[in-house]
Amino acid sequence: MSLSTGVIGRIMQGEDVENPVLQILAIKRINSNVESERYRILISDGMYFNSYAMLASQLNHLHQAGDLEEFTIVRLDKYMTSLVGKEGVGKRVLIINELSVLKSGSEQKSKIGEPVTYENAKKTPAPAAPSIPTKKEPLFGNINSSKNNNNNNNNNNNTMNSTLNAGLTHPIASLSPYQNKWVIKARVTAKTAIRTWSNPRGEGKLFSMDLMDESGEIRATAFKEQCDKFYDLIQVDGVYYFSKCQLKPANKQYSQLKNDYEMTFTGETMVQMCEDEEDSIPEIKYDLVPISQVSNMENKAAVDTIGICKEVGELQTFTSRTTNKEFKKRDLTLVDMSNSAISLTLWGDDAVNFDGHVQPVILVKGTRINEFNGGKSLSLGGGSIMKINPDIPEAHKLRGWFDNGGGDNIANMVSARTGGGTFSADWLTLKDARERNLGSGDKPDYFQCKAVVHIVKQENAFYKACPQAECNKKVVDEGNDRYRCERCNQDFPNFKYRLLINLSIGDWTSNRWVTCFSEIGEQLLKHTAQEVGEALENDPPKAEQMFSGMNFSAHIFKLRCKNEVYGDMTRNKLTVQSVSPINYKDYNKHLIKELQQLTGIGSSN
DNA sequence: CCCCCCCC
Repeated sequence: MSLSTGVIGRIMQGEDVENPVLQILAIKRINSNVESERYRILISDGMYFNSYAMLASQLNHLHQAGDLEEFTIVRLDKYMTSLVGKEGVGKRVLIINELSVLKSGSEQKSKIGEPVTYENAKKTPAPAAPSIPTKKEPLFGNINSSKNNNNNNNNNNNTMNSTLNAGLTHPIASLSPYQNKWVIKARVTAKTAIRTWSNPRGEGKLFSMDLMDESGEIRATAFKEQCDKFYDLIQVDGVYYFSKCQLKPANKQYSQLKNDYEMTFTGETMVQMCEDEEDSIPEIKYDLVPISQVSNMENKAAVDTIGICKEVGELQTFTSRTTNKEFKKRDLTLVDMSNSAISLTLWGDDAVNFDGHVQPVILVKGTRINEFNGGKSLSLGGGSIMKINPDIPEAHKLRGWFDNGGGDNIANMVSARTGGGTFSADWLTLKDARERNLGSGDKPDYFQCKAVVHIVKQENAFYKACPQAECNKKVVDEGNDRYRCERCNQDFPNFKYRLLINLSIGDWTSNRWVTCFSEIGEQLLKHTAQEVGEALENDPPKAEQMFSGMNFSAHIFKLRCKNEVYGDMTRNKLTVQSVSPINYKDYNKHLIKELQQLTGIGSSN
């Protein structure tokens, strides 16, 4: 009995071939959903095979009756091809509606010819070597070269290799805890750093990754031994075969991936790099939103966007008040051609390693919106992806726009002004700030200015504060080496020093007394609050040295301005939100802009 | 088995 050699290539390009005779090489149920039982067939014409053939459900009984075994020869009496998946990344599937069995598999007993995937046939007219992986290097996980397999591993290898040889991988969307014999072929879209944990239930380490194929996405986590074993091997953007992971319901609270399940690597988990057919797994898809549009999106929504990192904030370290854990973060300001700016927060290593002074293009996927003071900002949380200077057309367009001055006059601030962090407050002179009655409204005003430190008061420059990490309340010195915190309602044998420094700063227009707290004080004095407090109490010459060291130093001050009422007195109070070294490029840009406004010379409009 | 991302 002969097959209709070569017809699969024609059928899959849309040609209507009448009654092709084909051979079934494998049949597999593609989901475990009781309501919708579907079978996927690996079917061959002796020259090409198609691993994306589906049995229409009205024919399921044929398989249940055992009529569609391996090697069965069938005639397709009615079939259709259909594009499944989203536009752009669709895959053509052969759906078999009616068929006749010409020869049973048990009678036929063997595969006819050495078929290759029809997708390859399109690229190379002459049939090439099979593109379905057989045994390829590099192999890792439990799939080793056949020579050093032990018996235990053979079973696993057989599952993976037979599936791969048959060209049958499972769509991610079909995975569930009720079925564990599967192999998926997926692109790694994100990988976390290795994280350790320690809690009453134990300790360990882990990393997790996001996997994607045409059908969907899923998160996978590797703990302890698996973490060590796979961390270096799994690379972002790579395509791999995965099998033998444990599926469990996903905790939607912690993941925005569209899957009801997530998976955990086990001792049997296998991962194999896929070097062929990578094209069949879609690239990561970004639903890029202009920054201006984020204003209209809901709090906590996930956002993909791209912008130029116009400003970079300092690395900040803080201790969470709720968990007492230490965090590192860095705020960036992204701008784009919607003439808008938004603040993006990076965490952990992303924050530590970020180099923003070159103003790179930043592409993010799955960042969370945080609402504050009516503004919106983005946070790169777990499950988010960031790409720096990605090689995509949008990035090049932005680069060109920005390098030609596109970001100089950003009109729309999507994030609230905080004065702290990176957010660019307006430039004002100290004189302007007073004359414009800044701080007289309900909310504080923020501005930045270039100023020099004139006088620093050493008196009352520190206080003794509650030693609890999350509390900075002044303690009551009970005189018996005990310190009481009223807020924590607790006695302590110790305290910590906090700074509260008054200093006079001046620019070319005026000078003002401003207040700064510990973090800023430590930065200006170049010593910790502890060192400063001890020096002030016990070593006045050393304190004098520290304090005089900051005299006449120039900085960019970001200031918070607010009227405060003391008794019947209203005072306009300035608090330092941040100090940073003068970035002359930025500062000159500001000066040139001022000059243009004053003179009307050199302004393009 | 993690799962924390504060504050303003």
